[in-house]
Amino acid sequence: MSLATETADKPTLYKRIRADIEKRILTGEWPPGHRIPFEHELVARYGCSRMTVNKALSELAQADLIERRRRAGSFVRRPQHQSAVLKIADIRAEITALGRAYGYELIHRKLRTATAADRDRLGVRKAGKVVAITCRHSADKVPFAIEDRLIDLSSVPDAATADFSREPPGSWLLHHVPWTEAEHTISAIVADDHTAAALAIAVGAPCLVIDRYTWRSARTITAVRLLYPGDSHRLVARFKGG
Amino acid sequence: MSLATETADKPTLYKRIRADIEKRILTGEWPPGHRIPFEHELVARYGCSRMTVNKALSELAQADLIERRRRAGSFVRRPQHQSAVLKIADIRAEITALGRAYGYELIHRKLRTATAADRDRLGVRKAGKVVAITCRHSADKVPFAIEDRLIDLSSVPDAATADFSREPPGSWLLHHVPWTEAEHTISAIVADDHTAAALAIAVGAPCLVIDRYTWRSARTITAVRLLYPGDSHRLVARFKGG
DNA sequence: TACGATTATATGTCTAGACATATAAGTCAA
DNA sequence: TTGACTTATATGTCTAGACATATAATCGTA
Repeated sequence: MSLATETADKPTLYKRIRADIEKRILTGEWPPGHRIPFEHELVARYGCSRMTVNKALSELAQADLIERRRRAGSFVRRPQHQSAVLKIADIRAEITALGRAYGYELIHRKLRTATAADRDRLGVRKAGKVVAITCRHSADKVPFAIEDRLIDLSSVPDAATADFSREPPGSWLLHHVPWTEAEHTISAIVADDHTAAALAIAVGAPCLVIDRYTWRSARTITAVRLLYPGDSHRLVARFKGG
Repeated sequence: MSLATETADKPTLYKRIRADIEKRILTGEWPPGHRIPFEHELVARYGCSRMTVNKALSELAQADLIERRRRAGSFVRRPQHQSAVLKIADIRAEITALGRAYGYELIHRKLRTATAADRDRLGVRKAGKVVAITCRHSADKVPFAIEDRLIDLSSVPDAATADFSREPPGSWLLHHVPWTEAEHTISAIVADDHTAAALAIAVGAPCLVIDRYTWRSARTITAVRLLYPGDSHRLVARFKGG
């Protein structure tokens, strides 16, 4: 006898409740600040138990679409200060996804005690061992990106013996180091002599720069700078309300 | 008599279960691909009902830390192909947050029937009215960014009469148009004569370019290109595992 | 009027069951 | 060996309750 059986219920009930509310928020019918019906009202409307509407509302709260306040009710949240999800694919995956042949070339690899510059770049105080790597990624034999990386061996001792002449350090780290946090800084530069030669572009051509600093629970793992020809590369970020 | 009462239970039970599992994944104790104990095993271990462990596991699945497969079990997921949350602050907020004086200047505003180029840029087929705006944002009187924007009036009719000589179109839209989806493309260029003059930089200097295309439920709202001096501006994206 | 105590209430969490459903694994025949 | 059928099982969803807890609203008092 519940409404659930009356309406088309291909998706599950809690999903339909969530979608219903989401739609009203997205269309602006329920603007930011608007109070969503109480759980017991939704229970009556959908003819289901409270746990079911609770699950729908909890997921909306987790997605930051609504805010739940005890005793007060649930409210539509103001659109989040512009934020976008930037998908930064593994370079190899990115290139093969474009249907192009991936090429990798190790240019330089050195194991050394961290210099002052290295420590600064990694954000560590005490001097330990590091690996410095420079390599080039290419698509169909055309230079695609130059990678300049520093790995902290006190965090990733295995990196000392890893063979980076075949496997890019990014892929290796992805498979050998569990979960991380990272911070990216994106900027633009013009190619100097050295960069231009490495990327096979003209001196003075624009380059997109991504500096990525990676750590796990307050422990530095790696710092990397990626240089892309600015006119050929595109970073795409998508965001969906909230 | 449940274990819940025996151990310190400051947070709630399902949160502790979730945290326990999350910790093992983050430390690498349970590597990607590892099968997490079945729900009924966790029920036995924590001495609670299945709904409680189900809630913990569901949230971990929503956070993409684990993958759940019917009949097979739940498995630790491989670190998500690099993804980062890019916070794109409103330019005014960004500048004032830096403790600098925000300046805004409308350079050009024109209401016109969409040209072929406009339609292409907005991704619409039929020709309607649009507003084209060029403006400049500055920090402490120094040019900070040039904004070149197109607003589709069939989606946002109010924009025809909005006063963009005082308020930047970005802020205006944020407050007048509900929830949106957007796609950003980030690239690098070198400044041509026109850009160099507008940003008060040298011709040939690097610029960071953000193209943002915004819509709501398949309806185009606005397309904007933001040009920043590449050496002074930094886009920061952070990501936390998954 | 302002402040402190009380109460009502919406959400937060949890239980002990139930049936649905996708699918890995085993079974058997061609 | 392969393919079709069956079965066991882990997750997915749902119910009808329960008590906990934060807090908005009310009421009483200084």
